[in-house]
Amino acid sequence: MTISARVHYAALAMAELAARQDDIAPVSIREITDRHGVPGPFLVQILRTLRAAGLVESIRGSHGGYRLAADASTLTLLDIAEAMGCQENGCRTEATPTPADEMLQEIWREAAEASRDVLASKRLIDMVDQVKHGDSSMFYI
Amino acid sequence: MTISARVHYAALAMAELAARQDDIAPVSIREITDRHGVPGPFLVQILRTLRAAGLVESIRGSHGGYRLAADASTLTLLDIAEAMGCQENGCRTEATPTPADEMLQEIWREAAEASRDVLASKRLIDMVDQVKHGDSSMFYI
DNA sequence: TCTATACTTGACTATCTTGATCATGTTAAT
DNA sequence: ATTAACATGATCAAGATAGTCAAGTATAGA
Repeated sequence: MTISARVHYAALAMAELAARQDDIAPVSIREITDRHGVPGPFLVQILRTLRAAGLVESIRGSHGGYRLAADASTLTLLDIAEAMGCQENGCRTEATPTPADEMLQEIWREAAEASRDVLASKRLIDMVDQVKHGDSSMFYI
Repeated sequence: MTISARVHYAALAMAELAARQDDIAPVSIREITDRHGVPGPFLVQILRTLRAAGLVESIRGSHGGYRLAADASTLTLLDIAEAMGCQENGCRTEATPTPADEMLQEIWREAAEASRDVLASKRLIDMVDQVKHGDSSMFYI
């Protein structure tokens, strides 16, 4: 579970979409780049990935934009991280692993699982609530 | 806590040294590469790093080799991972983080901490015992 | 002292991943 | 028709990762 800028940006974008889940109009890329400092063309790529993973849906044309594909109460940071292709960081499996190799692999797996558990416990909706209550200027400038 | 091949190899080498902690003769690079499939010149580089971190000491000259610098009961996988420069995978801090940024950073930190805790709980000596009892042919061909 | 063994050091290379950017095409509202 | 906005594919620079190479230094033993 390596957290790259990609994942961080993806989480920000998803949080923004979650905060405006009940709006009629979808959220445009421009709006997201304005509020969070995500580079525009890069965000396009990220949203494409999220869309391919089925986490968001896009509305094309004028007044188009993005919208969550599922309810924010069912989505977690783990879903986002996995959608962005975060790989389990057990290192490459060898052709003929020794017992010591296998024991270590098991430990790396266990460590990765611990991270995953943390991310799986963070629901998108809770994050949005937390930020909104801490500072409501967050999502609406 | 991204686990690279470097860290995996480092852990194998440290386990080998731990298993032979009470031997009179130090362990040579050649012996480690023979037993585990670590590429020789690469292992040199890894041991250099472990030495710089103070985890092993080297004996030069004929019949030279490497030896643990501390007791295997005090060393954990976390010590090894950190010695090999595993970086905390909270992604780069931004100049002016928003509240949402900060909340996410805190979560990434929490996830990384969970991995660290797992690695910190794995003592080198326990790993050696485990492998030895499971299959004693491990460390001595 | 000579020699073989083994560590020391520093430089070097290929490949992959990450973090982007750009140009061009397509869709839909007005 | 025009315009706002997404869609797609190509491209690119920088850094990390995995691994190699060559030349030097130290020590044991004959």
